[in-house]
Amino acid sequence: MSSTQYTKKIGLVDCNSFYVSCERLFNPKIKRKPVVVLSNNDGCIISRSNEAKALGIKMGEPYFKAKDIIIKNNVNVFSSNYSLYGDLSRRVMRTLKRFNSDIEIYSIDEAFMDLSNFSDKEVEEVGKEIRSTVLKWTGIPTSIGIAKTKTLSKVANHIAKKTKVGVTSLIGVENLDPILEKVEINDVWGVGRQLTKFYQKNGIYNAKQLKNKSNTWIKKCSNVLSSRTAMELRGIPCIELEKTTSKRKSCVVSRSFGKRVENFQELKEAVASYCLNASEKLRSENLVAKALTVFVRTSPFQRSFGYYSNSKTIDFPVATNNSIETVKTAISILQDIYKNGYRYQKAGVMFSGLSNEDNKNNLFACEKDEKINRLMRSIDKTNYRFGRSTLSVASAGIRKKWFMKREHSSKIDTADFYCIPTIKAF
DNA sequence: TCTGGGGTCCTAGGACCC
DNA sequence: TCTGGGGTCCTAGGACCC
Repeated sequence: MSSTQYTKKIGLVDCNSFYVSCERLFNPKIKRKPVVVLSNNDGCIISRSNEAKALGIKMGEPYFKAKDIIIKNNVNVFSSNYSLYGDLSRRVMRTLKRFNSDIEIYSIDEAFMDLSNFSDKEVEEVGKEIRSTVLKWTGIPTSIGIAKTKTLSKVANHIAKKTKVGVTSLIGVENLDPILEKVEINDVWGVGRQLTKFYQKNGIYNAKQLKNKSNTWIKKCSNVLSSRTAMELRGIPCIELEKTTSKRKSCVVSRSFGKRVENFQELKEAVASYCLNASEKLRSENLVAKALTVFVRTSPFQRSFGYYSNSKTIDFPVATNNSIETVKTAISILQDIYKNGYRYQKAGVMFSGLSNEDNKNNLFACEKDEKINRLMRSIDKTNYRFGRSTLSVASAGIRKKWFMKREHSSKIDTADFYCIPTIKAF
């Protein structure tokens, strides 16, 4: 069998410690140093450099709990800067598309690629080329795993992360059992905390054991998703590559507050501005929403002050993305669910039942709607040019005492002229 | 004092109908 | 008066992902 083989191949490209890598790009001093990036509100650690991992700092750990290690070891700390990460992500994805336009952007730092059009023999080399091109063009280091199914490409990627070349192909490997045996069950894609507990109770501790379990048992005792995972471990593709970006089905904006909020007025400001934010998102994607949910809650970690969490959904008479209407509705919901005497920690809004703005079937459309639409568009344009909340509604407040904490921001903005690095001649 | 945000999908259970 | 079965649709909540 020397003929060239073209079996189905899926590549998973994953950026290494993505947020940390983004910060390093603009700050070479922190290369090879321990670095962490914090979540919104400087709450948790959500990205770690290898050096930080080696210190025992855990993913998702609350910042204040890791502070001792961080200070003792001079770990560099950054608040998250999502516009920077989003921008660099787009650059990485654009680069990947040069190799194959059939990619599925799976998250901000990950993409699946259909590599079936490369032969089995050459695919690993292609992976290396992709990796070095992304590194050269964007400065972001990646790991690439290649295999017959998405789930196996995740496994391959896992292995690639630990190698120096950063590329691992499982294509052409006859027996995967020795490899799968070393993959702990909780590291399998699609197996979370609950399933791990369940599998372990049934004597399944690694990917090989899951692979060898009968489908009927898995389907009966768990669900179809789990049986798909097992099939994929056997090399049978069950989870398709989603090449076309499908329209989203919901849109959420929620934040924890920088300080606990107690009075209605401040809560109202927060909800109004989240609602403005989300409405703008809808308009930018030409979507309208059928329903709006507002939720508030106190901290689940500090129940000594009493715990309260509530939400309510209201349907719009006609699907909309008009900020004036959505904010009015949001505030009326908030009035319903707000309870005096609690220290609120978080609030949010969610739009659901989204559909395309153009085919909104509105028998009652009239000139007034047209006017409002035009007004919204010009608000969006102004805010795009001069910064968010240049134009806003009064209920969103001006001072925003509740606004989130960001004490370690690198303040890098790839769209900001003043952030361009200066080169000094000696 | 301090514990993220934004998604998707599945399932169980209730309401309703014939 | 009591007794069925089966179908659809919706919703809330849970599990998972990054």
